[in-house]
Formats: sequence, structure tokens, C-alpha cells
Amino acid sequence: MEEKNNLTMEELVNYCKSYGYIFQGSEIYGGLANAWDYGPLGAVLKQNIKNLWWKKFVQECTYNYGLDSAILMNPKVWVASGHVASFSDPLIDCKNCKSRYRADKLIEDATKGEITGDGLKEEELIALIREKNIKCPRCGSADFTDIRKFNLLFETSQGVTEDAKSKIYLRGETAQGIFVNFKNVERSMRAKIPFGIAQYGKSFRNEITPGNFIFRTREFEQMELEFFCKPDTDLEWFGFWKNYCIDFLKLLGLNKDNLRYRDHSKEELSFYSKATTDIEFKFPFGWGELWGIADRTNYDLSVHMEHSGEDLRYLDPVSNEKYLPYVIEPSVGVDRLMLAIIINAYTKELVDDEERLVLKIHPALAPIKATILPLVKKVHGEKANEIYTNLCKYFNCSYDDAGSIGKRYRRCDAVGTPYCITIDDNTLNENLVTIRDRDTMKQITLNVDEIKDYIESKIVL
RNA sequence: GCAGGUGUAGUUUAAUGGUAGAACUAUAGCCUUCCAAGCUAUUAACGUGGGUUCGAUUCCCAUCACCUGCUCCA
Repeated sequence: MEEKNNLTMEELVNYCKSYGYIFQGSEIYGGLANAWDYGPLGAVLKQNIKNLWWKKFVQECTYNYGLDSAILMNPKVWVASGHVASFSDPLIDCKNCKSRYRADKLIEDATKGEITGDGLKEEELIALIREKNIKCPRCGSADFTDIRKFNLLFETSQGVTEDAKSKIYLRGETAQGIFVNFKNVERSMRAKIPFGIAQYGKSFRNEITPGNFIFRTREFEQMELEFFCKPDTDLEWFGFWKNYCIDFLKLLGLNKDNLRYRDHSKEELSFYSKATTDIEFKFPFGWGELWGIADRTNYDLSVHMEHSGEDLRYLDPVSNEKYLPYVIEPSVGVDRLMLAIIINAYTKELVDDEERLVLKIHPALAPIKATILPLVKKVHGEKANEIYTNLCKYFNCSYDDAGSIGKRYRRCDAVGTPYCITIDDNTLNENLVTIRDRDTMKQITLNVDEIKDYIESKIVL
């Protein structure tokens, strides 16, 4: 009876808009490209995702500690991390056919790898293109624009004067906030290697091409863990976190057929990374990265040690040896995880030839845990309101007395509310309510006093 | 950033050089004791800014946003 339609992104955007999950940013002013706002239900769903991640990666994982570091950091952090220098691409356009290339790659491809553009300045790259008479691979023209640098870091200024000294960056990743606090956490928590520091928060990247709804935006939220371990144990922990992350995704209810690992090839690896594996999800627009698990070696701590002059080495209390720990980084985007969760849950069923739209998300994720429905407004409204008010103390509930009972059930289905509680004569006379389960459509009868415990037992992940 | 496409209520859409009609949704009421029933009423739209014109939602230009492809994605 179940039919899962091929969901288009357009349909998904409409769904998210009409049910209060996600709205176009600044919509009444014509919008802002690739900016999206989370509506009443979206905000709660997003918070639930972050809370569950925190629960599994901090609260239940005794190795790890939580952190909430600032978005604005000393600009030297980004110089040390390499973002200022290499978070940017030297782009060049062919004036004839308007194709765009990365200047260093253009040179590399044209010379079949003999000359690499790595580390060269803009003028040097341009000179090299002229000297080698490199032509546009598409149209054969040698008429190129100047190189333009696209730095992916968002710049802003701190203080009232806008001069070079006040220039600071919005963080491009939450990870650096963790690295600069490595010693603080180790000392204050008396943490022993191996241990991890986890945090979620907003990051900003001036992406050249964002898109696909909330999949890639310039302002986004990350949930990152930096796990510090002994240098020779990194691969072991790399494997451990790969499993831990994919188990988490399955626990959230993501269909395993739509998940896969993808190892980065040597060419694709970032300069700081020894090994990287992505967990990908099958989105309507194709497979896309959900979670990157990277072995960052001791790169970050070593550059910060060098640039700050602080000794960031860890003193092993048993062997008394001092070393820079290796880091395993599982990093996931909240927004794209939320996108995956909604896509995964969005279901259309045929019930008696009528389409039933159901968001089948885990009760722990559902923005509204239960909706209270008086069967007949005039008769049961007062009692229903009393129960509603009480349940709101324990979890997020809603109340609906508009329209037929069937219509109200369908409204709950559409936003993924797992439990519908109907108040009828039995409630007035015998203190009994009917609870309907969203997925099975089965009903059970419970005493009013049992509702809270029943639902609370179901919404734990 | 380039090329192409799209833009009418919340959604899906109709028509038109003389400012727009519907369906679904929503809201209120009636009815209704468990799965989008029915009846009544109501709210609600030509993305934005220019130009042409007596008059533009319609034609032209720009802009914004979205979609597809390219490019890019520490």
C-alpha cells in the first residue's frame, strides 16, 4: 500500500514552507541567495538534532567533553590554520567563451602535470600562463581575465574603525575553536588522552556556488568532534569513529540503503589530512557528503604551537613522554543532516485511494511529540485543554480542535507528530484517552495519568 | 561567475494592453463520537524597479530569487 514518490527538491521546498519547517530568507524583500530561515517546527527539529548529537557524542560518550567557542577569533588563528592562505582559489575566466578555471589547475592540466601552480603568486601564475601560451581548453582562446582571488573566509571588522588592523573573520569551521582550547580543556577537566572535544555552532564560508536548498549555504551550522589520541593509534580511532557516526545516523532512522562510505583518493586529500572518509547520503540531486571523518594528524596543534609559541604537547602521565596528539575529526553539517532526515522521512501512502502524507521521523526527532484533539470541541474542549496544558510541561505538544477528526489526524501526520491523543466521553467519565500511533495507525487506550510516562518512554533515542 | 529556463493568493494553476477566475489549504460558524465528509461565510496573488503607452500583470530593459547545466567546494 505504501508508495514513495520520487521526491523533487521543489516539492520538498514547498513542503518545508507550508508546514513551517524552512522559509526563504528575507523573503519579503525578494530573498537573499541561498539564505534560509528555520520556522517554528524547523527550529525545534534542528535543536533536536543538535541535542541528540550532543547526547550521543558528549553525554553518553565518556571520552568527550563539550565546548562552545566564539565565532570571532583572533585573525592569527586563521593564518596559522592555513585558511587565510589556502582557503582561497585563484580563479581565471576565458574572455572568449566565459569558462572559468582555477589558474593553478589550468597550468597543471596544460603542461600535463609538469608544472604545478602550487604556492605561486597571482602575478607568477599569469606570467606562467603567458609564457607557456596556455589556451582555454574549451575554445582555444588565450584571452584570459586577471586572476581573482576568492577567499572563502567571510571578512568583517571589529571596532569602529575600518582599517586593516581591525579586519577579522567569521569562523570558517568550528574546529579551530577547539584546537585553541585544547590545553584549557585538558587542564580544567584533567582529561587524559585519548579524549575528544565536541561542539556545534555556526560557521561561514563564502562558497562560490552554494545551492540545493539548505545543502550548501554560506552560513551553516556544524557539529564537530576533535578526538585527540596517541600518534600511533590514529588509524584505529579513525575506524572507531567511522562506525560510531554511521551507527548514529542509523539510530536517527536514516535508511542504510541511502548511506555509503566514500574514501578520499590521495589526490583529493586536503593538505592537512592523512585519510578522509565521507559518509554520503543519497539526496534527490545525487549522493552528497553528510559527514566527513578525517585523520588530521597533528597538523593543527603543530601549526598553532608554532604560531602562538605555546607548548601544546601532551605529557603522558604513565610514560612521561611529551607528544603532540593526533586528531580524528568527524564533522557533520546540521543543515544537511536535517535535509537528509526530512527527505528520508517524507512518505506518501495510499489509504483507501487517498494520499496520506506522513513525515516518518523518529519520535525523538519529531518537533511535536503529541497533539491533543478534543473529539467534539464544545463537549471535550475544556478537558482537552487541561490535559494539553499539563503535558506541555514535559514535552512539546500542540492542540487542534479545527475540522473533522480525520483532517486533524492528517495534519499531525504531515508534520511527523508521532502521537495523537483524543479526548472523548470516556475521558470525561472514566479518565481514559485514545492514543494513535502515527506509523501503525493503531490506537491504544490509556489512563490520563499514564500519558506522560508512555510518551516519554517513546521519545528517548 | 557563465549559459539556458522560470516567476499570478500559502500551494497548484486560468485568463487578459483596460489591474485577475478557480481548486486545494487556511480562518470563523453550523453539523459531526475516531482518519483530509458536508453546508455557510471570510482572508488572500500578478517578485522588485524603471521604460514604452491615455492605460502594463501582459510588451521592452534592468534587478532579485529559484531551477537545470558548467565551474567551484577547506
